[in-house]
Amino acid sequence: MTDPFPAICPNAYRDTWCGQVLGERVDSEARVAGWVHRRRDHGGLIFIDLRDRTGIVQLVFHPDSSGEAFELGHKLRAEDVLSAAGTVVRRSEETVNPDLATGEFELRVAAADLLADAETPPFQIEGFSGEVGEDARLRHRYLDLRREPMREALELRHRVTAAMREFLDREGFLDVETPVLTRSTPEGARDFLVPSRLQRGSFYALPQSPQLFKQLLMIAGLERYYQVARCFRDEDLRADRQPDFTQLDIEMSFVDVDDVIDVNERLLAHVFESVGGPDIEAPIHRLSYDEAMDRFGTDRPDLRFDLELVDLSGALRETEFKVFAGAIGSGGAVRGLNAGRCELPRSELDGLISRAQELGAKGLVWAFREGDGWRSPTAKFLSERELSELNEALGAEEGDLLLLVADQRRVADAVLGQLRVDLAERFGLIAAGEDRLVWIVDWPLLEWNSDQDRWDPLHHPFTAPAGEFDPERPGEARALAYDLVWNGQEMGGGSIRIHRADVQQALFAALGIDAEEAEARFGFLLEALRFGAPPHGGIAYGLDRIVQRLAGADSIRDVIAFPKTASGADLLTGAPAPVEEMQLKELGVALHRPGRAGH
RNA sequence: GGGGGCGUAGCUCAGUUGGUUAGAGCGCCGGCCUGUCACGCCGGAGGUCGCGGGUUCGAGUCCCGUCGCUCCCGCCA
Repeated sequence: MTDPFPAICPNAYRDTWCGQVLGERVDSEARVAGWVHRRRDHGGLIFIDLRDRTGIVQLVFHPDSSGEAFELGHKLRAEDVLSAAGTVVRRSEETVNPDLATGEFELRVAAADLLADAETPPFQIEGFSGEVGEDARLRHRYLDLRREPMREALELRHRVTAAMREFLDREGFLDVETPVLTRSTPEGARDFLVPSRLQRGSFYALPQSPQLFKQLLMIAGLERYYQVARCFRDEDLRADRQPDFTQLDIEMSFVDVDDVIDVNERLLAHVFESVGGPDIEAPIHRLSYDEAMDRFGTDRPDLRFDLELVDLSGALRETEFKVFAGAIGSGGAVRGLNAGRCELPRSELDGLISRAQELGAKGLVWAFREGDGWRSPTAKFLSERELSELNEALGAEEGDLLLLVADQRRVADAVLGQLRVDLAERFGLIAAGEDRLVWIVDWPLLEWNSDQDRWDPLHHPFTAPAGEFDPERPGEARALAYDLVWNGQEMGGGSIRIHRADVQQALFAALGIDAEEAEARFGFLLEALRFGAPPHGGIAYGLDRIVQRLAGADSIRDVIAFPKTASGADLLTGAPAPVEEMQLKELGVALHRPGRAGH
């Protein structure tokens, strides 16, 4: 825990923290420094709330005891920077402010020094109803960060990383920095590129993660590595995605899946205990990928509520309803969800259909159980026997809302998996303060990419297969991979890595990367693997997301000191910004100006 | 790349069916005020209704375009 009152190094500015003016200091002299939080000027008596990182203290300017400072007191304005010296006094009983930590005391000012005056802030730092727009906050982030909730978020973030470092240090992990200017490995996300001046026409890439470097550190024999690493991905932003973000990156040698999970459960328990997160009941529940998909339609299920998915293809195997028969006949499935007893107006049902279509479904069948059948536009296309079997399969009781999607299995799963979450929020099924963590394990190693007509890794191409990899049956291979999912949000993921060059080469081949291309792109890794690589594996956490969740914030922007907007702009500095022609010339980069192509 | 929401004073917002001089709270400025603590009272200043175009006798309001912020889909191995 961060000491709220670190040693202050007394000097001409101050010898006491604002939040610290407490009982034992009564009748003694104190000097504080900070920002004018609020002023209450009564003419003949002036109260100033002075704020520093530790809190607020009331200064009293009195015409008899404050001397020249009394005149200064009249001139003080919000956010002026002030150093004030005087006597700590206990307030009379009727003037105590119970809402203020220092509210039983105040500083009777004898002398004060205006260190800097402040322009009127563009928004009030604190103490008015209503939320300031985020763009105004970001444009003047240094003012926004003066607000208590923001300061607390950054303090929490610090405590989280401090607890992580404390645990990992104790367990023998070495903090090693890896390069930020590195090599593009064009798999996965789009890279941020940095042109090289010394080698014109060549580019560095900013790392999407330190993945290959941490593997090289294991090959180097470092055994246990961690890093609080900045990572970069040039993709569109979301409430939980920034183009530069922070991972807690961990790697260990001579370990299997259970070893990595064990150390991580102890890490999480330590961090949560240190900062006041949820209690970790080790072992954290594990779900196989297949079971997660079957029951929740997603590889990151939110386990705080039920609403499990059901496969209805069996009940509909002989149906004559074309929508269902067509999906089943072409290798797809009919999947369903019992949303429970509820009354939804037609407009909301239509909204569910739109949402399903947005998520990729061709349509959505809704129904309310009524007697042995359904009240639904679709009921007339289904036989009595089918309706009864569907009700049975869905566990439907009178009045329950049933949602069905017929499509390729992965589409139906994705749609219902998301509707499940939407409905839980809509119906308030998530108990406040509840937390559910789960490891998703036994992942497929590869998935078929029908657009590109090839196999893609589900995690990354360095993930170790469980057992021998059979190139003849790539779709059946399982991965030694694990994701940590917290309330439906992916918080981290990792795997045991391939540590043999021949296996790595076989995997590249299965991914359609031939030996020549593999050598060109990953030759340094293959070569390193040939020099004796220990079995190794690790994990990476999304630090911003973890802190967001612990802070109860709506967006990771609220736990990042200087975040970017949804269009990737930094409103404070104005990045990204045009650069001088000269800079581009030095880099050998030609700027393509839209509309002037060819000139 | 696509869809939704928002854009009016420094901040948060209201603004009716298109109708006279665009409002409120907070903040700001001036005055008064010796126990306040979101101090109080009196007075005042402050507007390119995001920007551009259009419809109309008349546009904050309707239409088209555009920019910004935001949420979602795609994307994010």
